Amino acid sequence: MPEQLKKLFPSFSKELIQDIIANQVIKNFSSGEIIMRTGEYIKNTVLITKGTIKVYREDIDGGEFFMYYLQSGQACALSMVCAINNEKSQIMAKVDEDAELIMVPLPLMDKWMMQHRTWYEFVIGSYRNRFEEVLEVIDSIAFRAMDERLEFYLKRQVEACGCKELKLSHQEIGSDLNTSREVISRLLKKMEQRGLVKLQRNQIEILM
Amino acid sequence: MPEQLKKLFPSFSKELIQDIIANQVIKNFSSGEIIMRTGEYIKNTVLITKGTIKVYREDIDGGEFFMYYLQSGQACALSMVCAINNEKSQIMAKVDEDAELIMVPLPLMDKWMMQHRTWYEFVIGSYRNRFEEVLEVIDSIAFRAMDERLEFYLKRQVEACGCKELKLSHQEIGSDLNTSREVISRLLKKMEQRGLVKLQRNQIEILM
DNA sequence: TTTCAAAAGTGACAAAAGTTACCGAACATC
DNA sequence: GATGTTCGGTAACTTTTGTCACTTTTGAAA
Repeated sequence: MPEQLKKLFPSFSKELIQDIIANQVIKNFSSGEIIMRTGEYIKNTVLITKGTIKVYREDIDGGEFFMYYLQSGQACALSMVCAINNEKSQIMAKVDEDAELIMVPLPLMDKWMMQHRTWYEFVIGSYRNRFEEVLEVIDSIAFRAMDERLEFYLKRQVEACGCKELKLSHQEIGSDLNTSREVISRLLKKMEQRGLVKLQRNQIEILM
Repeated sequence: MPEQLKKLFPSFSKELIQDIIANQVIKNFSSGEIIMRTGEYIKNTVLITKGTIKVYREDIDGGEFFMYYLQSGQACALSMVCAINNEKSQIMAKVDEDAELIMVPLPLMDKWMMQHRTWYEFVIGSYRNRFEEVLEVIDSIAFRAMDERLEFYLKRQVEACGCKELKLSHQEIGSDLNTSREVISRLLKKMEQRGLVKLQRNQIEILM
């Protein structure tokens, strides 16, 4: 167990890992489950040890907008900072691939900031990385048209799953980008004609 | 000076304020000046003591997208977190109303995180607030059409300047929202017809 | 094999946003 | 007061995106 944690979170000190193991609560979730809803109180900081999680921003009238993936070795940045003031979640998090999470209770998370330099650096680093990722998302929607946004989206999916065959329906992509299936179909067809992708049912092969 | 700081940053402890005063470098900027460019190295954490600053995300091909205001009593969240790892700036910051800034050198900023609980809480709080503001910006561009985005933009301007007469040209609004002047003129006219604003040259009176 | 549902293709149209081009009003300054 | 500049108004048009309606394809289950 300590070796496993050390592998996933190589920057953590021995003492921090011991503290985590002594206090951890591990939870398992399977694909499709929602682990955090918009407006819910955050009671834990979440470390991901297995699987992938998709993080969304939700609209009042039902829209979902995909922001970023969380993967093993990462943490939910928002849960770390909101945690301190007992804030409500501003995001919705859905399990993509079956996931295993370490739940760190708030007061501990706060205490460790002062006790463990490596935890402090991890938290600050997570926050910065996430902020930067969100800024890139802003770029894509503020400066780019739907065709480029789709390309950006597909590239991130490839990065996240580590493979070039994406198991995604046009409908799913449409809701992630907050547009309609028809628009995605149209744009994907054009991309296929340009030789950038190969389309099959429920699968998109990325040739870029 | 200590009283002034105490007023602007009421949460800061006496010791922290003393530390700030002992180490501060104050800089003044006038309207229109750019205090930070995209890609520049961040060497200081910035506290705002006077004036207002507009923070932008920049596009490769020259576009600017307005994200949020920084005002007296606030700090540049990104400069605080990027600072630690000697990162490049991801944003561009332009002075709106003449500003006075306290520049805190990086190493100090980092040291204070451990020494001063009130500094630690201020930094984390700034970061959370800014993240939440950016999420709202994402909402507006991901879920809303230009007319609603314009309303959202105007409301934030009113909040920032504290008055209902905005000194803004249509051109300026257009570039802040990364659209054209014509589109803004068109939408503002419609808003005027609905009785939401009153238009004059270089001024928009908000009636909402 | 038949049946059904989900996924994808597509044409036609509507609405929103971007572009071009030109005009006139307001303001500064010489 | 003449002149030039910035700002704003607006019509006409194009492109992009969203929507509707309907069909075909594909895979899974009965």
